[in-house]
Amino acid sequence: MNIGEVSKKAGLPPKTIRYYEDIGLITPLRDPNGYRSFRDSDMHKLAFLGRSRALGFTIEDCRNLLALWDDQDRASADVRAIAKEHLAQIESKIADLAAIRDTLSHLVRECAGDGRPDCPILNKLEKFPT
Amino acid sequence: MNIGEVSKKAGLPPKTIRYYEDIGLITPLRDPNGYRSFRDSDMHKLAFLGRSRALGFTIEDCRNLLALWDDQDRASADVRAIAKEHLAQIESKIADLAAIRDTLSHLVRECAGDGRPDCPILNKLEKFPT
DNA sequence: CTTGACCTTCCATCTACTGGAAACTCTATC
DNA sequence: GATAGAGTTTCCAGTAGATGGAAGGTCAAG
Repeated sequence: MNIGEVSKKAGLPPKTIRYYEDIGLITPLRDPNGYRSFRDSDMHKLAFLGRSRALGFTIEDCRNLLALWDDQDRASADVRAIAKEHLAQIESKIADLAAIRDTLSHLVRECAGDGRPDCPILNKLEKFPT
Repeated sequence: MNIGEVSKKAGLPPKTIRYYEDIGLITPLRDPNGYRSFRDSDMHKLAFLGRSRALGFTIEDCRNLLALWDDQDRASADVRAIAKEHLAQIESKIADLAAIRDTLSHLVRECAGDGRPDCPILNKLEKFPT
């Protein structure tokens, strides 16, 4: 399989696939003409990576998950630990964003949004402690 | 005021302050020895930037907000538009993250997390459509 | 034989900083 | 006056995770 076909099947841009090879996540074969030749196993890895990335795992997490996936003797505890840690980070990010959202929506509601210069948003940014 | 003092007062690392000068957000004066010399107005801009960044505005948003802040004839509608757009992005990001959180917490709950290799998390990453 | 789609590598760019090296300045102390 | 230490300067490189584009090789169709 050439990169274009894999790209369609895995749902990842060719650029991204080449990048994943660069950083050693996959190692496709090469045809005599220099084209990358992807095995089914490469395809599966890429699909796995796509899903992991879609869940927000970092590349390094993906690398570890991929290694665990390959390892028939893995302990599910190891996988779970990565996911749990990631989940905690997601939750903390959500909390941060929710706080920002609350502040912002309050300010947006307060601002007249007309032609006059008075603006509670700028006032807040100007005066309040961080 | 030297950079160290401003750094403390504005709550931004010196590196960040130099960076903000680099990209033209502030233009402090220079003392004869080459040291940056920050006026009160620079300080206020930096504090403003710190707060805007803390609310997650991009640097370009900050640049625009700063310009509006400086403009006595601004229309609050312009400020509000920036904030509203940003709010929409925050909300969409929260929604994305919440979906991820739901998926992940479900998987983490399902996974035994013991020494055995069976793992619903890996199964999901392996099989399911993105 | 040419056209166009596909593939290759390499280098640059993006966001918003951050780290570190080498060198200069200032202040305090001896 | 020497020196130590803190503060400052510039410059270069690196982070995450790609993405864009240029210059060129390859392949299949007509």
